[in-house]
Amino acid sequence: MLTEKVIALLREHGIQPTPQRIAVAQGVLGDGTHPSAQRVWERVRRRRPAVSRATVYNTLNLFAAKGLLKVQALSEGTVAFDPHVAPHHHFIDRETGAIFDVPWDAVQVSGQASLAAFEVQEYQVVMRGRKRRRA
Amino acid sequence: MLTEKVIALLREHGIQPTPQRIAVAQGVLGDGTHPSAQRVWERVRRRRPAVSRATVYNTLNLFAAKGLLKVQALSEGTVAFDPHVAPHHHFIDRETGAIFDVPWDAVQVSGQASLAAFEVQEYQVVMRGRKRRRA
DNA sequence: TCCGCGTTTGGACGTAGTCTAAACTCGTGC
DNA sequence: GCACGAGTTTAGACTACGTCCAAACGCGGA
Ligand SMILES: [Mn+2]
Ligand SMILES: [Mn+2]
Ligand SMILES: [Zn+2]
Ligand SMILES: [Zn+2]
Repeated sequence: MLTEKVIALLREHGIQPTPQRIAVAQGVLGDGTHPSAQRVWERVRRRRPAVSRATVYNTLNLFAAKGLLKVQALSEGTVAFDPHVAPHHHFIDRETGAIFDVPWDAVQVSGQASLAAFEVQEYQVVMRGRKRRRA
Repeated sequence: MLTEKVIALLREHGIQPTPQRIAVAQGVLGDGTHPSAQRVWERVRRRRPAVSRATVYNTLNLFAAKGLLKVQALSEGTVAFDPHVAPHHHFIDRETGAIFDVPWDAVQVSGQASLAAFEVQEYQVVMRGRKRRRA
């Protein structure tokens, strides 16, 4: 993503643009693979080797708090950062652990609104299985 | 759960019953709160203070491998052990982090079978929101 | 009773993530 | 332009969760 665009996007979300934050944004916002903080750090360091681990964690959490990212707790041991913040579902490949987006309209859910004990504010279907190799 | 019953259950699942494993079983199998390993350890220690942390982890993982428990990755930072191994859905209270079971039939899902790219072997609906205080 | 193998144990280790305090930087006001 | 202060970044310490290891243990079968 173009640096000027990133700066505008950060400002729109009330985030002061710094070189580090711009680098993190460019490293994570286009990434549909639901990367971990570690993975984002590795990518950011390629361009700006001085960026610290703490800054990457701080920045990812800030982005999540400001609505630029959504934190997904789908696998054990690590947190996935998801630049796709609109509601959608997820499919997880059992063999590889890879997380894939499933469009909101691809799956229909009903009944969640009529649960007596719970006020459901958000929901998603989490699927696990095997990704088909493309033909 | 009665000790004799627990021993029989472990044998049925191909697990050699030991005092430690019996204690872990009694600590986790009746617990519907999706406890962490740490929490199970604390409960087990009350009755048998000599049981080590390693044994609790080993045993919980063994139980999961043998189908007595299911591992649920629903919250950040920790793994939930679920003695309810039949398919069901989950509701997570945003404030407290508490995880509640939602019966399989309370929610309906459709469309997951017709995803071209994925062979869905298992799925559940994960809901987040606020638990209603009972009237 | 003795033996051997499966189990248990404490502690070391690995890893994900947070915290801290000092240094730095950037925007603002003079 | 310059000084200032709030906000940001940094390295490294620290915490928490989980696994690994090698030695000790103990149960079940000969
Ligand atoms: Mn946004
Ligand atoms: Mn079973
Ligand atoms: Zn996603
Ligand atoms: Zn459950």
